[in-house]
Amino acid sequence: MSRYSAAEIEPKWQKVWDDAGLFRAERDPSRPKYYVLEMFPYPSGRIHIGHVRNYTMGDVVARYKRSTGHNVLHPMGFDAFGMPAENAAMANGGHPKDWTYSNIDTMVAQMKPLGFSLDWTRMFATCDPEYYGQQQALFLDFLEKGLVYRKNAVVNWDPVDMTVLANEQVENGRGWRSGALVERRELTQWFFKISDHAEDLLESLDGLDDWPAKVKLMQANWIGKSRGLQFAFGLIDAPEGFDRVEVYTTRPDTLMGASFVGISPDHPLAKHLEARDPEVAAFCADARQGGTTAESIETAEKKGYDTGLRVRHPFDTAWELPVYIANFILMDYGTGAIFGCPAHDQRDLDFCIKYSLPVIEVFRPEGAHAPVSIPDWEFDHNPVYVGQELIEFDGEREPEATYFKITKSAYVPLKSQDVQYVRGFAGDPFQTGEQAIEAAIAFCEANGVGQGVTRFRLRDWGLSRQRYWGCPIPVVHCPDCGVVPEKKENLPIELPDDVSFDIPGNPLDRHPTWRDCACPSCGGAARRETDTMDTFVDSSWYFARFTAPRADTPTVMEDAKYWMNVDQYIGGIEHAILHLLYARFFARAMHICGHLPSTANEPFDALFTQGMVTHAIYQSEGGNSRPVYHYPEEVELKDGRAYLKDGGREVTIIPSAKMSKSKNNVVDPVQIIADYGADTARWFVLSDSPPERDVEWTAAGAEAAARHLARVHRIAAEIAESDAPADGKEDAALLREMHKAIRDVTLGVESFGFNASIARLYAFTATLQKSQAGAGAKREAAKVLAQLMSPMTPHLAEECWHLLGGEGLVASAPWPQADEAMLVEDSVTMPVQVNGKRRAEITVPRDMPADEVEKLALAADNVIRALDGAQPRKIIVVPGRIVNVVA
RNA sequence: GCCCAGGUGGCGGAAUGGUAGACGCGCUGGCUUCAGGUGCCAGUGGCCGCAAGGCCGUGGAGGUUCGAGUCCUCUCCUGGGCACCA
Repeated sequence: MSRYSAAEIEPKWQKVWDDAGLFRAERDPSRPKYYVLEMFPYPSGRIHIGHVRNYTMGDVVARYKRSTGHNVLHPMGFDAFGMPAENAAMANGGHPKDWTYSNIDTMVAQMKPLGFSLDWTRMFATCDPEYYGQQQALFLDFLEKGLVYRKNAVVNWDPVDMTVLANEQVENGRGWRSGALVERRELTQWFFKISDHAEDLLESLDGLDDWPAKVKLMQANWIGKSRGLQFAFGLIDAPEGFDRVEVYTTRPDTLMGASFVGISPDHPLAKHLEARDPEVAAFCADARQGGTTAESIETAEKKGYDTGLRVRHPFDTAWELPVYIANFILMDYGTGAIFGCPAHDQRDLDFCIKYSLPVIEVFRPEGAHAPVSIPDWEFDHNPVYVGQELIEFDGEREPEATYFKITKSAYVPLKSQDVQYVRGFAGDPFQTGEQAIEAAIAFCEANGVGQGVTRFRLRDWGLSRQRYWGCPIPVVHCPDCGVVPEKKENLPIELPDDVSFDIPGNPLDRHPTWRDCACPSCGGAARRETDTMDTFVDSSWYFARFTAPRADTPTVMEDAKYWMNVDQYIGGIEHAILHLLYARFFARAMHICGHLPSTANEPFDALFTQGMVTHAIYQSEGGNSRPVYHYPEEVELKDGRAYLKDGGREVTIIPSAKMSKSKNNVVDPVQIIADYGADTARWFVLSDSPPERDVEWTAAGAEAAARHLARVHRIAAEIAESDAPADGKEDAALLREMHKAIRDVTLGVESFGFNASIARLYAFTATLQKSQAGAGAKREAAKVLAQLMSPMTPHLAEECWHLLGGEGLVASAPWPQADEAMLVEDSVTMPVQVNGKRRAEITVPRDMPADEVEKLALAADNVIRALDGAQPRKIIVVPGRIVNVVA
């Protein structure tokens, strides 16, 4: 009898599948299609165990769907543009292209031994000119339909390297290479008009029933719909053209609590003043320091500059408010100007305390009284009211009265909470924030003070990147015609190969000839755009390209109609917002341009976000009290503790940690395949934890998986050689268990409960092994076991199927069906409870009437003892499940 | 601060309101083996008990129910995400 050798059988069956062209997807309208896709990898150079888990889940779905008669599309590609390739070129010389393609070769070579049922003939990398040329065609179509436009936007600028930095290249406000203080600088850049689709992108989330609620919530928060009031303050002694300052507020109900108007340093009025006043210019320059991330703006100290200008309050022309330029106001959001209501906004309160501005209460908790003590500072207009502090007085004056006083924190209740308006101007004095906001908008509109506006947090998607290794933006700058789209017949605009990375900056900018071209409009000398596209563009439509990967148009409608949508998309939660939102936008935009059917506007029918593969860290104290991280091979585990093999010193175990090279806790799929085989790796990453949760890789677990697969192989081989005679009773019992296993494993696979399916397969294997059934029944059960395992461990399943004389390949055999009639047991074992505590068990015929079950239950020895003579008051019989005797 | 998850044996984790701990790891004992490993058999939540059996047990406190890990209220802890967004 041959022993289980993954190293022998895995390549053997891979070749058989390959030769049969089993996984090649062809359009076939006579069969239902199924498109399963895993988020494609960045070609970093090595596959990661997380990739193995991701692609194994997809492969289980793909193989299962294939066996249920679906025409399956399961492609793979590479997200191949991006900064790491340029960084590698800068660090080690060489060319991003060579680095990328060589990494792709390595990774494909690492992935193939895993036996995924991928259609490799459809593979592409986004840096293939055939792909990005079609992306350029899409860009031109988007341009024609008004889905792309140019405007100024702020970037991180490194003044020493003279280059633009990505947010991740800014460390503590300094450029990562030069260490120079990063500046915010305005450049003219290209933008996708994703904000036009904000409402649709938000509302359509409701229809995505098979997406995780968490992802939908994150997207909804990101899109950030808000309802508010836009109105104008009249500016006193305004500079020419600035007699009105438009502001947007989501809290118009707090208008009577306004104490200042704030404008962004990038607001036109600020720029106007900046040009005339060096002091303003200095402040604005300072405010623009630091990175562009939300985080860096957030952590900066709130600063304001009093312009000396004043505006009139719209409800009271005698009431004047100062105008400040403030560093925490973003030009990109709303109108770039706000009014501050310090009593009910913490930022505004901080600002007002710093600049000694009045704090005016608008509402207070229901039933609260005015403060007893006058606050520390008073102001000339209106009663001032500060801070939030509820004080319970138990003194004589007013028993049980609650007083309300503001100190350092603003009073910001939930908008759904009832409050008492003391300076409201619309609606009931007692109402929720939501009601007050609507009433305030209605009041303002009726009185000609602004109008209700719906706004979105979602900003347009800036796609220009000032770097080399990306898809060139196919436009030309002509001195006579301006910005001119390139002609489609000139696509792809290919990246030049003769570039170097020894000098910082974009090599396209300094290339001697690449920039030179003829204007597509007038034919005169012109220059190419040297910006390339954000790599999120590349990944926003690859799923559509997979339906016709070699076409000379971005998609082919016939193929797109047949294969779209992606029935099951699988990837990491880290892409919950940007990638998925951009892809949803792209699907809409591609439909507008005729590249996708409208049915593909939501391109991913079902989304699954899988957890990480983690691994313990073995840590000990080194010199300078700095931790030392030990490789798993260096430690020995004993009784749940870890000791160094060298010297025996105990080390600390940090369980379930994210794998990280610097912590020496990375497991390498290539090594695991070499040690145990692909099936073991596949089996292990699916077992133990539910797919959406993290799973911890342990050597013991991997060995257990390998042992189990060897056991299955041995059992199959034994059964194949057995000639035990049939045994009616044992055969029937085994086949009943087999049908139960079919039912349970199938349910697990269909509901992404792979760990549950695997637990069930362990149990069924044990049943099969112990069964005394005849050879015929055992052979049938073993073949079914092979089939049920085939999505997870396809090579072993194929080998067992072959040993057992299965017809053809298990990979193309139809999925076994559970026979309902076989699932019904003749008798059932029911626990008997007395007053909710389990006291006995009775075995009764399945269809025994309840009153007879009652009699049997009451007759059980342990029940009689537990009752101790007491009369049962009530007996509850749940047929087939449980009996509860209430005494 | 806000929004999500999640707290169950030594560990990873199972449980449509119906026998808590499936399955795996680890551990214990036995058989196999020259030995180790593999393989096979049995056991394994805690406490009491020779046993039969009993008591306790799903972060904590209440509640609903014949019956609660599961539903409700409050609370504690952990992990993740988001945020000068007007």
